[in-house]
Amino acid sequence: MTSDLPRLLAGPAPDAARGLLGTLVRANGVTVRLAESEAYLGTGEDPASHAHRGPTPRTTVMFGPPGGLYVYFSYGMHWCANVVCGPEGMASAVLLRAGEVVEGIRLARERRGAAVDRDLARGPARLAQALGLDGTATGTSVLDGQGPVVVVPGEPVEPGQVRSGPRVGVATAADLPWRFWIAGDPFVSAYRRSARAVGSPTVPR
DNA sequence: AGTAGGATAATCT
DNA sequence: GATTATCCTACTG
Repeated sequence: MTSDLPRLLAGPAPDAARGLLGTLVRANGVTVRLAESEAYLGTGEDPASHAHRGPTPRTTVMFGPPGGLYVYFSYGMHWCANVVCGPEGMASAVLLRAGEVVEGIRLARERRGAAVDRDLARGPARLAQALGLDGTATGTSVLDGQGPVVVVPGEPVEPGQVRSGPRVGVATAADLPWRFWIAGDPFVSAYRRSARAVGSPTVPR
């Protein structure tokens, strides 16, 4: 169950991604109930993973112990937050994609500027911004209570309510069903697949 | 409601 | 020099 977070994060990324749904991610005065996540595996296992070609200065944290934060800068203006999982030495992580702000909503509104509440953390860069996260959080742990981010169990999600499918926006390995979300949850993001997705028909199905 | 294009910089080839 | 795990705005119907 989600009550044993260290054990969950030490396991395979897809399991961790699913298990993190419904948990509460608290950082810098804002708490988000996670509604959507994606799993990224390691070297040689997942072409869409930053760690696919082995460790680099940016991705060394992905090879570290589970529970570590990997926050990367993307598209020249956005930060996206991942929680490292799997055994130390193997790279894998869970991208925190979307959720509902359940605490500190005023602070989240200030950080996000003009946006309806539904969109405060609906998308990975929005979520990171709502939580006030940037690269300085990289390398801290969500398990030891020392870093800016703490993950605590929330109301459990019915296993039957969890859906999975292709990850959003990835340019390769667009068919692997490593995106997880809570069925019917309005705080799940609704973005399209990468325009550059290869190896798949342009229209799924 | 849905689509399209631009902004903008670290990282890797 | 190409690419990118995105978001926002503006446009069309």
